[in-house]
Amino acid sequence: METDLLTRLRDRSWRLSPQRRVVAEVLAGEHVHLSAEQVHARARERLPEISRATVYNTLNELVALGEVIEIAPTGGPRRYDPNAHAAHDHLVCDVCHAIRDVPRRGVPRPVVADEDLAGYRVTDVDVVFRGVCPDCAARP
Amino acid sequence: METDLLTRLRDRSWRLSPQRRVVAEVLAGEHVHLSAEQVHARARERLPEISRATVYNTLNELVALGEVIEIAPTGGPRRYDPNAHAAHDHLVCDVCHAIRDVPRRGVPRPVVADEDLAGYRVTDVDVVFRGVCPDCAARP
DNA sequence: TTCCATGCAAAGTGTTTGCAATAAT
DNA sequence: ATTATTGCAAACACTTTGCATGGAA
Repeated sequence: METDLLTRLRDRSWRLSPQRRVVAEVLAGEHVHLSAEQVHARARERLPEISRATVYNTLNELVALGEVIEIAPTGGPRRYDPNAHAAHDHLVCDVCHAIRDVPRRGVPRPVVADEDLAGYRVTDVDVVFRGVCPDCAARP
Repeated sequence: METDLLTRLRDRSWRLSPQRRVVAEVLAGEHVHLSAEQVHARARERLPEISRATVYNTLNELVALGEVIEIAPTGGPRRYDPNAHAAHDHLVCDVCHAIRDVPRRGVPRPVVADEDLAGYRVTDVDVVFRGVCPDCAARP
């Protein structure tokens, strides 16, 4: 079992204010890919006085810590994914922009041929499967 | 040889105003991944009165036509890639955000296992290799 | 005429920042 | 006492939109 976001943060002795804890709690779970605004809205339900700036600051810190992944969709705001420690890809609905995590099974990662590297050193590969989710397929 | 952007557009009988032609010309080439602002700046060198709005409108039309690909980096403005007809991946520098095209050689595309599809119908796969470009590796 | 593309400026999103007040060490 | 975090509002970066003008079909 994976340790969850909040546990990981405590283990890193990250100073845990009420605001930060609430942001971390809002992000916990599977297939969670909220925008900053959505995080703010949900955090407010638990802690009405939390500010937008603090949400943005906190999200940026979590990303810097490597505990949350930032996703930049083609349109719309950035999304935040707490599933930072299990390598996975994303399934994105082109219609409603829903996002699902896809585990990386044994499938080999794509690789760049040496002749195409142009001197780059590659540290990571992002894979996004784009398509249509079942809900959007159902109502055309 | 690939037909270039401008030729493809003429073939589609896209109404070609001076503004649109200049935008298309600015985008022509290999490894071109300009932001809207950069397109505007370069278009202005040839056609000083072209407006930002027209550049944005034109870019959006080209994307809608499928003649240009839109790239959303994690930070910074969207980038526009005229290489829409040869399937390719991207090599992105995490430091300076330079982008290079990587041809898809015989390597198989990643696939989603049926059990992970969750009802999605997948139409496309985007692969981004993230890392550090030679220039940024040289000056740390 | 009728329609569409353009320029301009304003408005709209989404995100960051400066700063004083507050809380933690 | 010192340092870090917060809230607020303003600034900022990027993109879209409304509308009057002008050119093309």
